[in-house]
Amino acid sequence: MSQCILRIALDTPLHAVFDYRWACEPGARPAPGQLVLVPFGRREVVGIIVAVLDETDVPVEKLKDALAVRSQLGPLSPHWLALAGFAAEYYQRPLGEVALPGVPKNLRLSTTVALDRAIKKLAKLDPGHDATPVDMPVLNPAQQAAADAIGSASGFSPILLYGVTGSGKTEVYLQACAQVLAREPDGQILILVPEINLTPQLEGNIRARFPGVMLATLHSSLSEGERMLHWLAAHQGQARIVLGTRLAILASLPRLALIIIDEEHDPSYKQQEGLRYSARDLAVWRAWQLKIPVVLGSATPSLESWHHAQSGRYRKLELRERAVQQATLPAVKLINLEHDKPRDGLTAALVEALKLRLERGEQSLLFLNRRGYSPVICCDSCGWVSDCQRCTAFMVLHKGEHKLRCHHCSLEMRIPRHCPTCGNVDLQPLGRGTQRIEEGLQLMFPQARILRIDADSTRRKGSAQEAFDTVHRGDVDILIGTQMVAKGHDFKKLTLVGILNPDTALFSQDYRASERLFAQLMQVAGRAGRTAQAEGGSPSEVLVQTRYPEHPLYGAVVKHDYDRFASALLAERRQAGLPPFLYQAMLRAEAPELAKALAFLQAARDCASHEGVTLNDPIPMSMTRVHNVDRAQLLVEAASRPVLQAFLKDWLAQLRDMKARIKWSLEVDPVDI
DNA sequence: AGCACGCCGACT
DNA sequence: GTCGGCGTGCTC
Repeated sequence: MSQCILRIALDTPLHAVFDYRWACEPGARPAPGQLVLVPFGRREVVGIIVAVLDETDVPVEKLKDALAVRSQLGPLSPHWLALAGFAAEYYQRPLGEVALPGVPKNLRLSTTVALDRAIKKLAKLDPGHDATPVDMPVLNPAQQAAADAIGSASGFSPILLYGVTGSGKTEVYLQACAQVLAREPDGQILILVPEINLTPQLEGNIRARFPGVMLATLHSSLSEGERMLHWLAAHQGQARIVLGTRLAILASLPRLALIIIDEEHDPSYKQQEGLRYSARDLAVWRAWQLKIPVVLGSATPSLESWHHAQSGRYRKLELRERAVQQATLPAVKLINLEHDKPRDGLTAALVEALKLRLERGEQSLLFLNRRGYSPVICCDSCGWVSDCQRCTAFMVLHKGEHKLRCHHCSLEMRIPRHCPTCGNVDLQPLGRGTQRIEEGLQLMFPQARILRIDADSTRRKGSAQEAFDTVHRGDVDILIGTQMVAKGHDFKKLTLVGILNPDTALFSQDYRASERLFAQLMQVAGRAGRTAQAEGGSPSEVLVQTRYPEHPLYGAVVKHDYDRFASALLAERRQAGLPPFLYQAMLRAEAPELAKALAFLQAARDCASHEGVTLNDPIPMSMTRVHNVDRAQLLVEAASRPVLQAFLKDWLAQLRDMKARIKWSLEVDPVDI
């Protein structure tokens, strides 16, 4: 028996791959991409073979034998390995840390019973190769043109599907899918959505449309058994359609023919901890690598995608009309808070509009992106405010639970009876959250059925779905909610949207805040008027309460004019030298003492040799302290992506060698600055 | 990241 | 006398 060397990626923060001996005949070597069980330190772990070699530089006394190759499972494809390799390099993380977490836990056990059982179960399932769609609705001309363009695209074709809310993008996806499934008998389609729980309809729509096709979902709330089965169905090519959240971009899809990213601008495509990847960017790379089309759908595209569409790198397809006949975009009106002084957070104009909806039996939605009763309480006589002991933040008043709670570290305390510093008993809630608005509404409209939907009201599993069902049944007159209510839902009887206090985002330090605000406003505004205006029904309206009605952002919202807004923002970004005209990375450090974090960043800055790269001064993060750790950051910028990449590679190797006893991390293409 | 070894403090 | 705190060292 001869032997070979298996080079294996393991899920460890160490920036290395590991070599193992494996006894096998030369003709029967394992393939790269296969999973393998190996001893690692004092435990056994599953890794991925990245290369099979004849020899290694690792000293013999260190080499161990691999324990078992998972040969019942076909290898991950070279394309998949290249994708993981690209992501690892681009985001400056070890390969194993990119490649392995996406593999179901059951596949990474030392035992193989779960795998064998899943393979057996899947073999019995009818793969269903009848891709004939049923009940295809007739598309309007713009939708049909878009569906045909996507369905007939070949080679690497990035397509921006720019369609107003309610323009029927989903139907375009489905009909494009039908074309691709028909044309490529084994082809697979990957559909990414921001949060699977917010689009329960989509899964149902796909299943109803393609009853003869296997659909697999991939998202974080699957059970381990389901995850195993679905991952395997994708890996073995049986699942022709895979619907998932950002983590699905790393699924094994050997016959991938089309990628669709719905709501491509959505921030949840960016992973915000661990490997901070952008599923949207990886999707485009994956499509480029496989020479297949990728569709980026949005009513408010990210500026990056918009820029690519303007420059011709992406093809732009437009849907300017709402799909449902006579469903028109809602009229957006700005209410000047200086002239119409609000009572209980609501202006007279908004109260009138609510009254009208109540009289007509129509639904209203109030949007306020701030949960709790009030964001802070304060003492009138000495100026004490409810600071969190552990964070640079206020403790939020949650009146129903008689608690103050920090939304960043979850610290809770009972509401103090009197001021902790001066003893004054008159502590005032300052500002309004959803609970306080709800309370005011109940007093104002005692007969109305009012429902609040936010992270607090939907803590219990399944309660969010229940709440939305209540709205869909029509058992709610006024809905009040945070961004949870802004996405995806089609509320048939909704004719009024009130937006309560969007102004804070206008003057944020983060230059992306206005882009996000615009997207959010368009999205929540799009909840209204999605169905044909019923006879005698009110025209759909969106009322925005603002202190700055002259602000150009609101002007663009009123006109539903994303084009102009985006072009103006892009011009500003170009002038200011900001992304997408510049590439960034953020080095962050955290320590019990701010000075330690800053000192580390300064040392990192000093040891950098930078040509074509700008290293800014280390600064404390805007929310400096969270849960008793201070955080600071250092922004790195470059005009060229390859230059930045090359710099980061060297720099991070140096930083790792410093062996600083401090927690630090790097984010490439940071979103929160 | 795990996981073990190792060397000091307060409990049955 | 031991249980257990977390510093530090290693993983082919």
